[in-house]
Amino acid sequence: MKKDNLDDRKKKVLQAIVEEYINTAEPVSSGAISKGHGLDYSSATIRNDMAQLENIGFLDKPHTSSGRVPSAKGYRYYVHELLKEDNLSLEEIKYIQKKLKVKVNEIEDLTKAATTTLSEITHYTTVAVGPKSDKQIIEEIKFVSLGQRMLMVVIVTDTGLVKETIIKFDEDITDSQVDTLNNLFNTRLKGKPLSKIDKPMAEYIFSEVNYSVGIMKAIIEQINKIVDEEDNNIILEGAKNSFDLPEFKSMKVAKNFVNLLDAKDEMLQIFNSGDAEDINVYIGDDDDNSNLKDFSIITFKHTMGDKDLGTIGIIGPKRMDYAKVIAVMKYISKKINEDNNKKEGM
Amino acid sequence: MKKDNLDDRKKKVLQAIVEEYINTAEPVSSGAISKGHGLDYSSATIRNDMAQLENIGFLDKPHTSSGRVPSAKGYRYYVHELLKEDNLSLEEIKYIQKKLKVKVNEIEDLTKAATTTLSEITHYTTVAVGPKSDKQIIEEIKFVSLGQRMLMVVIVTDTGLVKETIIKFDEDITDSQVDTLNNLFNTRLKGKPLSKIDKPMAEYIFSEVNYSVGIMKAIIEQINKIVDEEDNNIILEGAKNSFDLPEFKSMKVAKNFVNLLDAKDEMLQIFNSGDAEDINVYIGDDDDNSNLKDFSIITFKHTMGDKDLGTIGIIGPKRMDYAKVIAVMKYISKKINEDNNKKEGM
DNA sequence: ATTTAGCAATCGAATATTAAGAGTGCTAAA
DNA sequence: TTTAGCACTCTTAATATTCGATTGCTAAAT
Repeated sequence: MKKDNLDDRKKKVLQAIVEEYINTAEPVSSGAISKGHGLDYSSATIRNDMAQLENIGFLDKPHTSSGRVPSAKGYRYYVHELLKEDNLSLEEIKYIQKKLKVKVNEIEDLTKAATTTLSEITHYTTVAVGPKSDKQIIEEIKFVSLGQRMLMVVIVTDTGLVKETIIKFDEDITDSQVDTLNNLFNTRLKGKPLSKIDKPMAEYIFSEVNYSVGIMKAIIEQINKIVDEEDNNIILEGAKNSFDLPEFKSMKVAKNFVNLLDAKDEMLQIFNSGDAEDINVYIGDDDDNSNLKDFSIITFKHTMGDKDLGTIGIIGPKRMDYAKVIAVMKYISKKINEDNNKKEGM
Repeated sequence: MKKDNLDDRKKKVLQAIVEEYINTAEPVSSGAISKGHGLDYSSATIRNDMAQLENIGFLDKPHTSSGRVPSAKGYRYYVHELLKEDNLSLEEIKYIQKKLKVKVNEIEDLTKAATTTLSEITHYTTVAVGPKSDKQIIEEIKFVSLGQRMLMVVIVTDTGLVKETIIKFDEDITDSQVDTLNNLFNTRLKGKPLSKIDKPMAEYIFSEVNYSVGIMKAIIEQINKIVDEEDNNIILEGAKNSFDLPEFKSMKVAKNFVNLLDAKDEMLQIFNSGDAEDINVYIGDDDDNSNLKDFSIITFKHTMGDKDLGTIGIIGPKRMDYAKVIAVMKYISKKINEDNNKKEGM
């Protein structure tokens, strides 16, 4: 494609505009970037470049006589081709290290700590979603009786996830029944992905015993609920920070934002689609009509060895401080994965 | 107090103004309520009453030449003295009944269902908080080992609460140690309030055995975390609905709202302070500077017999449809408590 | 004594007018 | 290829003007 052949100065101009706009949230004029940002030309020269950058769709003009604003395409080019890595300050590094030094009992603890820290440092809203249930291998299923008519089911997976739920019955359940449940479910499901615990599988397991319909139904229902919840669980952090951004002065944007946070499906889809081993950047489409159009999302996968432990991400305005966010993410990502692998090696 | 001696017409005028304002969100003029709302006077007469109602602080004037708006004091008088109960429609009753017919395994299930339903019917944001830990009696503490170095603690309370957490150790823990833990904690804590599980108590218990410091510390930490989480747990439902309200056009109000939702302490304080056996209404103070000032909160306690199962409430603009909200709450409250008592009787 | 009609006065909100200024695009010169 | 110069565009802010809703008060009516 022609448009990718930006000459050196045009690249600098685009970069300067994006960075200036990230800082000020105001349209950028030719004069504002004719000096500085590694440029030293007259505003007329810059103007020419800007016109061409607009032609090929990297810039937009809010109105005929005001400065330029990066288009979604412009942001994408900036992120993928022009972004120069930011360095974290020593304080930031110290802070992250401190916050991540949590005692990890469940994988959620670490995820939570990372999410909170990310939000605190960037001041954007952060989100974490767990690994999909088909990526998690069951290590153990344990039925524990809590009194005659109450049972707790605990499922432990290879990702360190421990999920449990309570089941109540209208009739008594005996210790030997509990033992049988433990045997049955473990032999059938250990080593299988979590998503395999579905209704058909449970019915199949129950076909081998003849418990009352009430008991079976209650167990199947609750176990399915675990899997379901696991696939739809989203952790949100620092949503209120976003309301300080200038773009939130527009009620439309604010509303899109709360709608976005509420649209779990849309969110899950984005969060589950990124590459592992990399920072993924989604930039809202200018002429999209979804809730996403005003926002960008940056995510990374959190892994242990080659196991997917879920995705952590950030939601902010398209005018986001990409350099900073990506730098923080890279650092946190590295740190987490280091910790995980140390732990694994023990 | 003099001001409480409103003559009949003034009461009607105040009521009409509040109701009109609830509907329209616009200042109410004398003309708008001179006919209807059980009134039939000239606007001049109403005007006189309005002036007096303003004098005694029940009404405010946004500016000299526009209609009146209820003050916080006016709302309070309206709610406590003038409110006429609303009736639910048959559909609403049917809907609530359907939604509350959930299988309750944990008390949270019912609370969640009630909270969601309340939000769906009123379109306001709803909140639920559990009973404080000092109101919950421990029925059982159970340690369950999940592999050599992982333990799960389950605490069951008289409110139907089942809380659990995972503890990981750096060293092995034996079956007999687990048995001892079970005995020790149960004999010491069964029948005691949940809040009694604090650091001193745990340390006292541990003084009777000599487990490694690592094990003891891990257990104490995690158990305390359960209690702590229980006291700070807030369920939020339908927050995004609020963004459709006209008052949210003001960015200041919107920001106060997200801040309020984030200020868990402030929230918990209000939610934990209401009377049992009643619907409690808090109306934000006009000249308060807290996040609350633009909002009202209506709560009720959710009980089983005389046990407090927590508080469910609604947060909305001061211009809230009190009649509707209170009617729905009363119905849901009655329904829940019926169900609970039926269950208890079984 | 209460209520109401009538009316001047007030003030906000909407609309129009103007002025100022920021920024562009283009042309012609450097 | 770059730049100075300048006319043109369009936004924003400031100012003025109009319009109408609503009030408060007074004097008349009930």
